[in-house]
Amino acid sequence: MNLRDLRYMIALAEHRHFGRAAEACGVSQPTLSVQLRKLEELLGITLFERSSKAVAPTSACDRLIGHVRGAVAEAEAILAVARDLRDPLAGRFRLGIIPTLAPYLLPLVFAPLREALPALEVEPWEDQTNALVERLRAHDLDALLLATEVEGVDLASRTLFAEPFLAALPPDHALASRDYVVEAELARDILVLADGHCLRDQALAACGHSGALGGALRASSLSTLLNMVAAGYGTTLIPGLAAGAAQDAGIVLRPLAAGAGRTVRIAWRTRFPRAAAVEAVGAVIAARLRGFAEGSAAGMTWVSGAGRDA
Amino acid sequence: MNLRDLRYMIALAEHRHFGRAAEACGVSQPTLSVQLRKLEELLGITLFERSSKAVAPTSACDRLIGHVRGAVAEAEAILAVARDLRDPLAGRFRLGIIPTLAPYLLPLVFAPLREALPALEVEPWEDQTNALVERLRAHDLDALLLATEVEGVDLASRTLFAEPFLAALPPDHALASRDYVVEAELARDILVLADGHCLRDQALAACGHSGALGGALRASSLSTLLNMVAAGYGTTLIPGLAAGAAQDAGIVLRPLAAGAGRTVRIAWRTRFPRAAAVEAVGAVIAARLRGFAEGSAAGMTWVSGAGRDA
DNA sequence: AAGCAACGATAGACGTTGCCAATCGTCGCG
DNA sequence: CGCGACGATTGGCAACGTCTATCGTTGCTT
Repeated sequence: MNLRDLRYMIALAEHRHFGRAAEACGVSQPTLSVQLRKLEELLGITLFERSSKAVAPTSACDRLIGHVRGAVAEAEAILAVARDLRDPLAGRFRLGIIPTLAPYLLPLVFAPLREALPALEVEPWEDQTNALVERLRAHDLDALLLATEVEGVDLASRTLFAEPFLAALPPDHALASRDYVVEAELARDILVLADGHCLRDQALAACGHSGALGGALRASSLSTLLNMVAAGYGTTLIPGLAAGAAQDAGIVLRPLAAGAGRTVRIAWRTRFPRAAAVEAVGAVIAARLRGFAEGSAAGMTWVSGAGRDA
Repeated sequence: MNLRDLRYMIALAEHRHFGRAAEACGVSQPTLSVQLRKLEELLGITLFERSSKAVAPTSACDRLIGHVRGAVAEAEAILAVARDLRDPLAGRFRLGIIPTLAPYLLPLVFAPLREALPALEVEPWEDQTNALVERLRAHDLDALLLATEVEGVDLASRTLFAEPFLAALPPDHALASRDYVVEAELARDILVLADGHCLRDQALAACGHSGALGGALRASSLSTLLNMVAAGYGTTLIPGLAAGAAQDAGIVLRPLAAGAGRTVRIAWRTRFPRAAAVEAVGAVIAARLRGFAEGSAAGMTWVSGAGRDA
């Protein structure tokens, strides 16, 4: 059975005239005649009672026409929906973001994304790197914002911006009076996030820490970490975009001497068909962060500017 | 777009494997591969993300698959309904019957019809001959039970049985003492039905009446006519099948000398596709009436038997 | 009564489509 | 590095849909 034949059937039921129905379908009268006879043979029933005077649908035709219209309507719907889905810059876009980035980056880029890609419904999903990569591979997410490289030929990524780390100190800390802090100086009393956060490993690596922290507390979120530093429990490294939140918590921030930092990138499946959407989202984020990146080697731009010029 | 391609799409969405999906569809893997690519090109969107490891439906595919399943389901429904409609001896059968026949014939044939044609839903429609023929030509009815011939090459008919007329007399009427009544003797005080009833013309013709009845009353139904005769207003001719009702009304019935009567036939459109149903209905009715027809020339069978042996 | 017009059915030719078997290219694994 | 699994590609073939031209029937008109 063919959708075309069903359209012929509908046309004939409406026009009750082979010639005019054929014209409405854009085919010749013999074509419609032959195809309709085939359909009747396939179904094993007579759909139309032909006479020299008029063509009339049989009761069987009346019983079937509803389903026939339904099938054709669904086919039309498929085409219509497909037309809407054709734009890769439209529709849902599930974007995974790591927890140390999401609360500080999203407020910055939400408005620009809405403006540049109004048809794209960006749905953020916050989780740690490993979980995000897993969900990306499982097609549960369309792209990720990470601070690490991705592994495997099935995944690809593009750098969006470089984000320097800053030393986060209690106001009364010995290092708080310095203009710059050497990364290794933080190793003694550094506080870090729980396992699984990429920022934990990167912070430890930046300050040359062995990784064996003994009984040191591991914060479950950057927000917790900041409050602990503010309370004088120790120091930490925070990503530049969190500078605003840190300052609000009453923490002293200082640039790092060696310019330690991380690279934020957008990652996606190599075969993902909506590469254009990934590219567009990445471009918007990179453009939004370009101002922050200038002169960021020194880190001062981030300390004074991040989260303040929106 | 083709229903076949939509089935391929569903299979691939379910199996997530070209080879197995193709096997499920009964085609080779290249066939499914090519057809699916064509479908994607037609829709302008990628439906499946292929990798060496796995095949995954895209979000666009997820959005479309509902409509796709809907279209295929409607197609299946068409086939299923058509299968039920294939039997010409099943389904609605709209049967027009004239008012002087319906009340007396239907009770006789309803049970036999249900028994012989259990799947046929016979829907009686009572009206006068002209209206019935009009509705038959308009495809509002499937067949008619008439007492007249039908005209036109578009219609055909078959004789079912011969039905004699009987003289209906008030018990105290002068003719009531006779064994037989000569038709012409009724002309003097005959009562007839209203215009449009074929029985009216046939009764008048049988007794040689001119047709100009002056102020004579014209009954709107045979039942009314019988009550009028019973009340002594005059005489009439009734069809044999109404004998039971007439006797119940206290009317004296007498056979007619010349054996006047009418022929009941079933009529249908020449091109009507369910000729088998017409034939079957006609056969059941003819068989049921066969007993009544024997020896009906004299008319006595009908007087004593009609409506009594059911 | 004969010719004509309208209509659906039929026939033959042609281009397209769907299909299969065979093969290729890629990727992952031992 | 070879092998196996998998999807993509190719070439040939048969079936299908479509066209133009024509036929047969029917109803109307002259």
